[in-house]
Amino acid sequence: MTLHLYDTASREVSEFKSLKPSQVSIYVCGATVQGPPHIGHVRSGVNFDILRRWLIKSGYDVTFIRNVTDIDDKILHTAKHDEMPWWAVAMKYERVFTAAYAELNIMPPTYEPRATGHITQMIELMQKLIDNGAAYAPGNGDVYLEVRKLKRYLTLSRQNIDDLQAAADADETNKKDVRDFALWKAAKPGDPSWPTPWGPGRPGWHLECSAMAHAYLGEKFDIHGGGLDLVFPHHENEIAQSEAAGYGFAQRWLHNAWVTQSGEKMSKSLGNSLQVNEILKSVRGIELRWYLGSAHYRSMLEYSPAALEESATNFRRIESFLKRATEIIGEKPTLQLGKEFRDAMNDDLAVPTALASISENLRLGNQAVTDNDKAAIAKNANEIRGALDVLGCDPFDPAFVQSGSSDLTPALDGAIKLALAERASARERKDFAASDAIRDGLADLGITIEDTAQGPRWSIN
RNA sequence: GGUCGGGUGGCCGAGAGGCGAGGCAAGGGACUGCAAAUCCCUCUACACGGGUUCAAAUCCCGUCCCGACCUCCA
Repeated sequence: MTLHLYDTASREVSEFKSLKPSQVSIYVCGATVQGPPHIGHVRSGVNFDILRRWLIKSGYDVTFIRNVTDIDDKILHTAKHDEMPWWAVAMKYERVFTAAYAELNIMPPTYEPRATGHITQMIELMQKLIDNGAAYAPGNGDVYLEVRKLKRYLTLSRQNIDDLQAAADADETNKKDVRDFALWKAAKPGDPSWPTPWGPGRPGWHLECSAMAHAYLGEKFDIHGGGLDLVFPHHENEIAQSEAAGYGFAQRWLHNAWVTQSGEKMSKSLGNSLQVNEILKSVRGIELRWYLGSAHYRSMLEYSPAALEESATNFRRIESFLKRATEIIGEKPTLQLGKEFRDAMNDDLAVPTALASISENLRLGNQAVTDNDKAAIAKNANEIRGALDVLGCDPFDPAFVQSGSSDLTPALDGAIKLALAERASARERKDFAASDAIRDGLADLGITIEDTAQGPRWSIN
């Protein structure tokens, strides 16, 4: 089976064919850096990171662009409130986002352009749109796209333009039509601005993505991604601008669904308990990633602490098997993939189905450990590690290796082995009170002992 | 008002005309001195009412409920 992906525009899953052989270009709308990320933001990051890793694994050379929107109303509002320069606010939260992405092992984009670094490209695009009659500058410093002149509009969301509700704050005096949207916004006193032929101002939201996608990926590219809420207006308007400029733009649209809480979309009003930093106090980054990646990217993921904990438990079982297999085989598993896993991933990234294949590998692998069948242990461990690698959850990935512990491990191992030797001799003379005291003592220190066919092994909780 | 998703076992979550996804929890069993870990077994669900069909969780009609978007949200 070849890779098939959903396309929001056609509402169908279809075979993926890249524009250029063995190369894929992807543009994903990144964050507006106005505050720290919650787990919904990073779910989008994880979903598209899995897509990227799967494309790479499938042999593609992937160019992955994710922008940073570093100028917008909310950033300006926060700047005013916190008495900081707007650019300091943007940089502060951009760094928090970058750190969160890193904690979750989300690969850095090939290029990560900032909106304010591409004003030149935006002005060029606006000039083009004005020259060909698609956009107009009413003279007050604003620039609008004239949506009634478009050959086609609202093809992603399949809405009728006359059914749209006009914005509550629509400034009808400058727009030819209330549905026209701003490419550029005239400067307001005290706000940052950049000079243009139509007056000083700042970018409208939609313009930046069209300009940056064009700058880094050219007139047409393979995949455009983002959150479901961006379909309208953001992506519709990107399409409108880009097609009006004569660009082919995105060949396929992918949108990830929400993390919800109590059935509702996560938002700032629900508080900050779901910020990535808060969640990472209770689980590791690799476990949060496993949880966020485990649901299908187009399905809502209903968050609850219990669901997160359950998912983490499941991951630890898998991780524990891999470590044990490594001890028995004497080397780390290699990266292999089973057919069922491949087929699931090729079917529009059916991660939940792919996870079922990992569970089967785990069961067979554990059986093999009982039977001491090293070939079967290796096969299943290899396939599990290969699958985890695609999902960005390989426990052997240096991104997840915790610093500080490695230096002490040999010394600790030696000390625990001494205690285990005492326990073994106590057990031999049937002095179970003594042997259990050793085990309980270690348990109090957070060290769990398991008796296996290959002898006792220890792990830190 | 318009557009679009959903409702699946105790819980989480796939599937989309026939063949019990998977996980977590729970109960039973095997192994163990006892545990832990592991394996085996059990728990046969698809909002409601009609319809189509040899066959419906899946398709159609209707109803109820939940949610998203409708001009700067991942």
